[in-house]
Amino acid sequence: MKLDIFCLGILSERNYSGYELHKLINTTLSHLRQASFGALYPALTRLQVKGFVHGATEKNEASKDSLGKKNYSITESGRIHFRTELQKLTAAETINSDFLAALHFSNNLSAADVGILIDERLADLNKKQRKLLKAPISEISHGQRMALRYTLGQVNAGINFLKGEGKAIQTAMAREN
Amino acid sequence: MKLDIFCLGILSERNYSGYELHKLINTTLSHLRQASFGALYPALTRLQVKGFVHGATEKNEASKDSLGKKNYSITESGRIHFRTELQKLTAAETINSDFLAALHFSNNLSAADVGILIDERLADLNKKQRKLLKAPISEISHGQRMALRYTLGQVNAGINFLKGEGKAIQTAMAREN
DNA sequence: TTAGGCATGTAAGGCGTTACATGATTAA
DNA sequence: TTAATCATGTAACGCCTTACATGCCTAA
Repeated sequence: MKLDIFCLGILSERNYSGYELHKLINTTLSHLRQASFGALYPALTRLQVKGFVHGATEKNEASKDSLGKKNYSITESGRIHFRTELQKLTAAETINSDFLAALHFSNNLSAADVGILIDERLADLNKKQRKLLKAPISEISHGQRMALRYTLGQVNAGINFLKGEGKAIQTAMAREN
Repeated sequence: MKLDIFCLGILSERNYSGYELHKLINTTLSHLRQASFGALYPALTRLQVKGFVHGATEKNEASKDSLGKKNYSITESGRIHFRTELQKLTAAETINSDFLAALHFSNNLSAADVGILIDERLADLNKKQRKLLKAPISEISHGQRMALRYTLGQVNAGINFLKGEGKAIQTAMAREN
């Protein structure tokens, strides 16, 4: 999902500043996508220019030089646009996994390097698992819970594989080296 | 993994033309990444300019106008470059799932639309599952098998979720609509 | 007083997609 | 002969990252 549309979706629930959006996306919603400031701020500006959001600058008399916090709120045309774009989405996915590609070509890597890679992945998956388990399941919508639990299933499967069958393959790999 | 490096990895095993690479990547290796012609051909040209591959044009006297098939082979400096780049890869992953984003915001969607989305995803996962199960497990390297089986684990987890817990959430969603 | 979090933005460049453009070969 | 597959490439554009640039506020 394009960042513009993603922001619109978040703003359809409540108002945020750019900075707050960045934090929300890269923590609570990091199982859906990430966003850098360099992508986020221009996206919000574009949305405002198109009339999909309204950006209210908190005018501080003290600091007129400073840029000042902007509170973004979605407009009616923004809501309509979001729903239209949402309906265009398909179930298709694009894959680009460094981890899997590195494994695929791991005959060019030492057993130690492969071990580090897998350990890093496991650490990352465990961290994600903890984050997902901490989420307030009862306070979110069915759809949000579904996305979250789907992701948790993926994370669990990854951990189980790397600790089970994956570990066995890794051992076989190291033996033949 | 950048397409340039990915191609180098494939070419480290045997020679391919651009067209053959495209086919290989988008079928056999589609669990790792995809590649369009518009990305692939310029990538191969760059690799050749940098001296990482050698592109041998099959010179047909009959058709000198035609572009002609090019057989790419990796050079020694290409192999070295590939190994160097491979070691730089980390276990980190970037997520951008239309499917999960659509679910997350699905309170803006009709129950029917959500149903279609999930059915499409299930169909896609089943297709992937069949493809992965058909792969010649005994003829590939440990690393390749590991990437393949990891992916299969993810696919299986997706199918199980959507048929089990996911189905239940979906039902609850439709009921409250 | 200084480190870290809050807050916004720009510029250059990377990496990719889609659409376009061309032509050869092969099997129904 | 016509459709599909083989075969290579370019051009415009989209979306993002990294790095840079600035400045405020607050707690140790």
